[in-house]
Amino acid sequence: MLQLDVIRNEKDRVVEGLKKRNWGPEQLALVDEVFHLDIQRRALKTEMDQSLAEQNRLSSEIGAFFKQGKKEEAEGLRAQVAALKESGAELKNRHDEAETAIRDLLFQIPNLPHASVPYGKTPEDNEVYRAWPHPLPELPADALPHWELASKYQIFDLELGVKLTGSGFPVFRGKGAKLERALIGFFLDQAADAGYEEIMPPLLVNEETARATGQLPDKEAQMYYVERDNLYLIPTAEVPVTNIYRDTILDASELPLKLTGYTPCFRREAGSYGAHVRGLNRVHQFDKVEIVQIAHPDKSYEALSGMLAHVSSLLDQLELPYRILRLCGGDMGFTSALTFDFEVYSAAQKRWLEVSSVSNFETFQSNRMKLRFREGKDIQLAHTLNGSALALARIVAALLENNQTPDGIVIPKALQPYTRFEIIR
RNA sequence: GGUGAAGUGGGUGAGUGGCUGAAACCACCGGUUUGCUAAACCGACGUACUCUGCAAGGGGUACCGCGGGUUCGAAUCCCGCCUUCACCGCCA
Repeated sequence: MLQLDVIRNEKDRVVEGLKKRNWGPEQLALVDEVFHLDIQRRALKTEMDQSLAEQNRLSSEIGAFFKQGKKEEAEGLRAQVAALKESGAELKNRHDEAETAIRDLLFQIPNLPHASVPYGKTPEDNEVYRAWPHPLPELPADALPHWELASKYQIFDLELGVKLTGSGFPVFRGKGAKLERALIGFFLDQAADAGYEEIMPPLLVNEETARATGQLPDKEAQMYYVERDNLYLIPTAEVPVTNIYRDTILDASELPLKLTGYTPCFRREAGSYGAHVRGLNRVHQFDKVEIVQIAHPDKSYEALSGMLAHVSSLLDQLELPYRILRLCGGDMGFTSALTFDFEVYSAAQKRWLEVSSVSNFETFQSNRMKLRFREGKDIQLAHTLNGSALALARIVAALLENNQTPDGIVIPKALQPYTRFEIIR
């Protein structure tokens, strides 16, 4: 969530930022509300503390009187303390109410977009940050979309997934399963080579963890929920991995912290069905390797570029055509300050598929999770970043479509050591 | 799932009602000494909120797993919860 003191000291900047997210006057009023509640709360805090200080002072006097055997004097002070206690409790109630109200409001305010974020409302307004510099691949007229290739070569089976679970749960088999595992291995090794520490986190997280990275309260419907144990299935490794450092004060010398993790990701994504979500285009369970960085605020955009370069290199090695988009204010996630999406061209469907989203959250997540670092005498919030490197299902979709030949589906060179086969026939 | 024990600062650990934000030791940091390193000695050494000050700083409040309660006063007493450890049961 936004830092309160930014609203306190730079309200205009906050309002400007939220306008970029297309906030109207009604929503912007929330900011004013926080601003005034904050003033109120601090006044109450001062009053409350003065009352408590007086109570403490009287209490120690009472103790002293008791020791001297002056019972009557002590009794007199006791009445005073009782009165103070009552008025103090009232102050505390009002203070706590204001505090809760501020918190509830802050949960509704998204992150401020970075200066470079373009204005805009829909995905059409996203800026093409880096276009594909070559002509897009063109397949013969009889080329098949990946879901047809899947049944032709027995790569994955969605109907079988329906039998076992429900729609949106693919069953990979044979070389399809191996391809999936090969990609995971390849992505993890690449991340390790780039200096990321590998993490295997839990796939279920508690409420606090889900709140810290911003899935709760605003995106509750996105996650599968295990009611009996009050746990959530992770929608991305970002959630458990970033939370490793919740409530932590790091030393500046430890930054940047680079972490990677492979996990299956679970997303309910209730909503549209149809051609756009056929095959692997959108599923409820998919595999993903995530990269996370915890960076010094002065270095976080440098870290972001590094992550863009890393993801680019993966796609280059897989020989897939891709482009990078800079998301506009209207399309950016609630918690992000700047997001780049990677889209791969899926040649049979003739459309771009999002395979990675790389974001800098600045202090938005770290403020929620109290992730800080110490530099000299100073303690401040760290910046958190993450990105997919990469999301598998759609990579597989593009790989199958783009690499289909009359002889079978050709595996890119970089992947062959992992698949241990060169072609799927 | 059952029974028992325990949860104090970065670590070990003292503290059973006021003099304790918390002894001591270790680690870390600053300094003295030193050819270098080590040792020794001295000093500093939690976090959050808040008030005050241009600042350096100073004041107040809260926090000893979490939440409630008793009391003028709680790390210390009472209740609930969580976690960890041990043993038993079950188990990939």
